[in-house]
Parts: sequence; C-alpha cells; structure tokens
Amino acid sequence: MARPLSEQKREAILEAAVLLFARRGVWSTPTSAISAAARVAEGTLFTYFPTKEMLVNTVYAALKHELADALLSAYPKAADARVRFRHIWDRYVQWGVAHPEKFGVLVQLQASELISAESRTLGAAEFKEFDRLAKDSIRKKRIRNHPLPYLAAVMTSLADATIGFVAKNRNSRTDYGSTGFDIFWAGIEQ
Amino acid sequence: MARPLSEQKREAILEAAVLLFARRGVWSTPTSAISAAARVAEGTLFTYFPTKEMLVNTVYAALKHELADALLSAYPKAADARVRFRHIWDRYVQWGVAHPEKFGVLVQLQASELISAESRTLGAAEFKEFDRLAKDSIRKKRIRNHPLPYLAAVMTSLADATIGFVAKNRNSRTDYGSTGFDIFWAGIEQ
Amino acid sequence: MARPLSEQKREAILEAAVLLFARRGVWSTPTSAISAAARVAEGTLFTYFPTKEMLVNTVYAALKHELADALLSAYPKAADARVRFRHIWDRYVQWGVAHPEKFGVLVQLQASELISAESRTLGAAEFKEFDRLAKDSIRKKRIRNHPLPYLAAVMTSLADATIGFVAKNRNSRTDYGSTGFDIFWAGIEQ
Amino acid sequence: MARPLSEQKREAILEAAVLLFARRGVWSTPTSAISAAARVAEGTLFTYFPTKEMLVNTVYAALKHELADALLSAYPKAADARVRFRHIWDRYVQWGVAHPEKFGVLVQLQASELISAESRTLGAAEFKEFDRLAKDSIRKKRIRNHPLPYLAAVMTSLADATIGFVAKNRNSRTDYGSTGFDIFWAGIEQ
DNA sequence: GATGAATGAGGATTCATTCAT
DNA sequence: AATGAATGAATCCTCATTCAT
Repeated sequence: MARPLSEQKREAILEAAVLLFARRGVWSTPTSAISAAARVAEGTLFTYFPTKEMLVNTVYAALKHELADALLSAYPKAADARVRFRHIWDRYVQWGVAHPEKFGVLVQLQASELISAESRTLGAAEFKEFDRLAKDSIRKKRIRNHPLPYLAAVMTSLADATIGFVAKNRNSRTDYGSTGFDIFWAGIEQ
Repeated sequence: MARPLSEQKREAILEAAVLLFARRGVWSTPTSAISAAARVAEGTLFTYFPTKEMLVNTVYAALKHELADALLSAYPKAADARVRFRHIWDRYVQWGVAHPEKFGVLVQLQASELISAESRTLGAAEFKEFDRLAKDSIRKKRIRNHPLPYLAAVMTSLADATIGFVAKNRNSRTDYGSTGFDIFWAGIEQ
Repeated sequence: MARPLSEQKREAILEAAVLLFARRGVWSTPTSAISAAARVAEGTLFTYFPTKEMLVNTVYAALKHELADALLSAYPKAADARVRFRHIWDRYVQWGVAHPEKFGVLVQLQASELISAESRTLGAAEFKEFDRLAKDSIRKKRIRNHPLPYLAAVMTSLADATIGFVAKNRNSRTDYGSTGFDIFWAGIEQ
Repeated sequence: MARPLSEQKREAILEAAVLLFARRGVWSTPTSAISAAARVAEGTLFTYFPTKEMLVNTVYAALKHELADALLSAYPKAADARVRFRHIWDRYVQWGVAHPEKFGVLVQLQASELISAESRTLGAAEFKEFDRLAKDSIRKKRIRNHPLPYLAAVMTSLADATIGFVAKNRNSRTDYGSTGFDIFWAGIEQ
C-alpha cells in the first residue's frame, strides 16, 4: 500500500487557509501561499482539494461546523427557553470573539460568490438545535411566531454585529454581549 | 487646452462597475470588463480612477451616499420617534429590495478588505440623521440607552437580514418588513 | 488613436514560432519562449493570438499559403501538362529543401491534433491551381482519371518523402528531385 | 525475493498508451491517464518504462514491429515481383485500415521529435523483406534502379496517403487500394 | 483627454517522476 | 514489485497598469 492521505496535512492546509484568508482576504491569497504556510508542496494542496474553490468551500463548512459545535457544549437542554437562547447567543458571540480570524473568514465567505448554494444549505443545517429550540419556544408561547429561518437570520445578524463591538470594547462600560442578547430577546419574546 | 474630465463618463464607469460587481463579484470583474461595459477605453478608466482599489472605494461611497439619501426623502422630522425610526427602517429595506444589485454590492464590499478604514468612517458619517434621531429618542426615554454606533449596527444588520427575506418572499403571508421593524423596535424601546 | 497593432510584431511572433517549433517541437515550445524570441512581452503574444492553439493554426495557414504561393511563381500556364506538373513538383520540392524548418513544422502540424478541420480545409483550398491542372489533364487524357483530392495527396506525399532525400543527399549521384517526379509522372500518366 | 515484472502489465500499459495516444494525442496524454486505463498504479508505469519518452519509443517500436509482421503473413516468397510488391502493399494498407488507432499513432510518432534516431533506424530495419524484394527486382530489371531507402519511402508515403482514402471511402466507386498500387507500380516498373 | 496596444508579474493548475509504505 | 501520495518545475493565460499615438 502507498502512503495514505494524511489527515494532519489536510488540517494544516485548512488552518493555513483560514489564517491567510483572514489576513489577506480570500481572493488575495494564492494557493501557493497556503501550501507554503502549511509546509506542503504546491501540488500537494491539490491532492487534498482539487480546486481552490473546493478548498474555500471546505473551509466554510469546517468553520460552520466548528461554530455549530461550540454552541452545543454544555447546552442546558432542560432549562427555560430564555436560558437556552442565552446559552446559544453567548456561545456564538464568545466563539466569534475568541476566534477572530475564523469569524472574519466566515463573514467574508458568507458574502462571497465562491460559496456554493449547496455549501450554504449544508451550513445552515448545522444549526438544527436552534431550530428545535425556536419551534419549541413558539409552541410554548415564549416567543412570537416567526418563520424559523428568519428567526435564525435575526439572531445571527445581531450576534455578528455584536461580536465586533465586544472585541473592540473589551474594557468598556457596556457589556455588548448582554446588551445584544437583551435586545434580541426583547425583540422576539411574547 | 486639455479636455476636462467628463462627469458622464465617470458615472458610466461607476454604474458599469456596480452592475458587474453584482453579477460576477468584485474580484472576478477585471477593469477591462468595466471599461467595456461603460463603453470607454481601458485606459480611460484610469484617468478617472487611478487604481481599481480607488474605483471600488468610490463605488462604495456612492452607494452609501445613495442609500443615506433614500432614507431622508420625505423624512417626517417632527413625528414621533417610533414613526421616524419606522420611516428610516422602511426606506432602508425598500432601497435594498428595489436595488438588489446595488445592495448586493454594498454587502460584498462591507465584508471586503478592499474598503479602507477611511471609506468606512465616511460611509458611517452619512447616517447622521439616524444618530440625531437615536440621541433624541434616548434623551426622551423612548428607547433604552445604548452607544449610538451599536444602535446603528443593530438596525443595519437587522435590516440587511430582512431585505433578503422580503426579496425572496414577495407573496408570502409574512410581511418581513413590518415584522423586522417590530422586532427591532421591541428590542430597543424603553 | 492608440498604438495600432503592429504587423511587424505579428510577423516576428509567427517567425519565432516557426523557428522554435522546428527546433523543439510544437508541444515543447512554451509561448514564453516564442515571445522572448520575438522580442515581445509574454502578454503581447496574446493580443495577437488569443490562444496558443490559434497561434499554431495561424502558423499552419501561413506556411500553407507561402508554399502554395511558391508553386505559382513563373507558372507556365500555357505549357504542356507534364511541364506544368513538373513545375509544381519542382517548386514544391525546392521550397521544402530551401526552408527546412518551415517544411518540418508543416509536416509536424499536418499530423497534429492541434490543427482544426477548418484550418485543414482552408489549407487544401490554397492549391486550386493544382486541381485545375489535374482536371484539365484528365480531360485531355494526359493522365488517368483519379479523384482530385487523391491525386493531390499522391503528389504531396511523394514530394514530402522526396524532400528529405534531396536535403540529405545534395551531392549524391541520384537526383532525387527528378527521380521522384519521374516516378510520380509514370504513376499517373495515361 | 522480488516479484518479477509482469508481461501482462507491460502489455496493458502499451495498449492503453496506443489507445489514448490515438484519442488525445501523444502530448496530451498524461502518464497518469495511461496507468489508469491500464488499471495499474501511476508509479507502476515507471517500473516498466523509466520515462515517458521510453514508453513512447517502445510504443513506436511495437507498432512498427506489428506492421512489419502483418506484411509477411502468407508472403508469397516465390511469386512474381509484382505479386510480391502487391502483397506487401495490400497488407500494409489493410493493416492501416484495420487498425486506425495504431496507424494514427504511428503517423503521429513518425512526425514527432520524441522518437529517437535509433528507434527510427530499428523501425526501418523491420522491413528487410521489402529490401530483399526491391534488390531482387532491380537485379531482374522488373523495376528501375533506385536507392533502396528511397523506394521504401516512396511506397510507405503512398500507402500512408492511400490508407486515409480507403478508410473514408469504403463504399465509393474508387478502390483506392488497387488504384494506389497501380500508381506505385507504374511509377517504379521498368 | 482618449485610446487601446504593450507590459510582465502573478496565479491556478498539471504532470512526470520520486519515494514512503 | 506495487501503490498512490508528494513534489515542484513548468505552463498558459489574466489583468492592473503604463505609455505611445
């Protein structure tokens, strides 16, 4: 048998891509820079990702997945709706603040025509726990009745906007994380 | 004597740029495509905009300005805070829905590393009426006290998220425009 | 008005291409080598020939045309059929011997999948004087009746084979040029 | 102990190469495509043929050999010169018509700079029966006296040209195979 | 100022070949 | 010997920008 594909190299490429995308922008980072940063030959990148576009979409999927994962650790399944929303909100914002490059790349990719419709659909599907929570809360009349995708968009956009403020105002009077959630919750609660 | 720069050509270039940026993405539209679409020679573009980056930033500024302008037409200066917020919200959303290419480009540019910090600052400054309204409303205790830039970000991000839903669901039951504003208002009112 | 396309540069590129194709083979000569040899920037080549394939097909057409032209100078229109055939034969062989690179490239291209069907058709059309002569000779029963394209192929292939021998045996006893024609004529005369 | 080289794999690679060379051209077929078609690993190809060039030359030699072989089956050693020439001619043309891919590749390689002088010499040597026949016929004054290599070239080039016409005009009035031989024979007979 | 040809650095891939398994 | 991942030089072409006309 030949050398097996190395998960380690794949990861290195993915990580290097995120880092460079964050620093220089997706379109301004050549694949050669990525392979160099990953300490891999230029050609090797293409044995793991057949095109740059595929690499970019994989980066997107990976980040979405990581973010979705972060939302669920220690998720208080049984708690009150507000508590659960707050948990998700907090994790979301914390992840963005803790991983500014990753978060920046996610935002960049969100707006990019490089991400296929399929990738977007798959990315959205990662957040099914949010959907469950929202549906449950609507049924229990804790929040007003809105289409689930819109609710998700509202939370995401608010959180995205919030992350920047938290990051840039760490020692300000205002706790943007809490403030943001309060706005969000007041906006949707019944 | 030298011919003076033609405002008409400048406009043609700018319009062509917006159209093509919307269709193909900023990075995937060569300046040559823009000059062709504007019916202008390749070199001419550079007598109006010394670099592509400058052109992009000018496009950004122009769109920001146009949007800001749209918010103010028939602005009910004397009306109640909620009415005025609603006016701005509606105009914002309407503009986005009515000019999908322009709106799309704005979103793209927002997330792009091509837009200089200066451009962003200038862009934000266009919305001083919003700031005035917000400050006034806080003083009058119609809305809770939040830093003005954050309030602006909250409204913008919510409206941005809303525009997509309005555009894609024109004949759905849900009136995303109103729904969105209700959420926004409930979120910030005192 | 801007700089006009330079016929001189076009020629230089074409000539450089022929030379390098002859030396290194079509597939082994990078466009960069051609532009360098033509003392032109790499990009310039592509303003004259949009793709390498187009360049190759143009080279082919140019050589075919040059060869066809050579056949006709001082063509004895009124002479006897044999004399006219001999004229064409001689000119063909002489051209091949006098321009070994060009001839070599033509042979190479003949066998290449880079030459489009269209190019081949156009190339064949250059030799209409031969067709006229052949048709006339058949009518006058100077040569046997064969389909014109086949007759052309017979002459061409024989001449092609002959050229190599003439070139490599300049001072041999055998005059391959005459010998070849004798074989050709004996083969087709009535 | 090491596994011995497998004649079967060698053949598979050679056959795959011919097929792909015919379809896509020698230069446009990557070795990886050949190994894939031969159901062999990419690296394996190189244990049988150290370089692509070697592989190509081997393909050439194999085809030349196969063709030469075809000429001799049921060769009428004792028959009249014309009959023997006709036999060789017919077999040659038939082989080309019956194996269009192989024939096409041979033509391609003939014109290619990939084939070493040595390969060409060895290839020519395969046709010694033709030389014997020619020498004999000259001595017996059945054909005119020409250098043997030139005679071979004349026949080969005529036959090559003929094969294309036979292949493309299977149900035409003209029997290009016979016609071609008649031309050839009339050209060389004494 | 307007034009569009000229420039050449840059970039995503490809591919023959090597080498670890 | 067989495998197929790893390598990196090489290639065609693009495109922002310059410059001759």
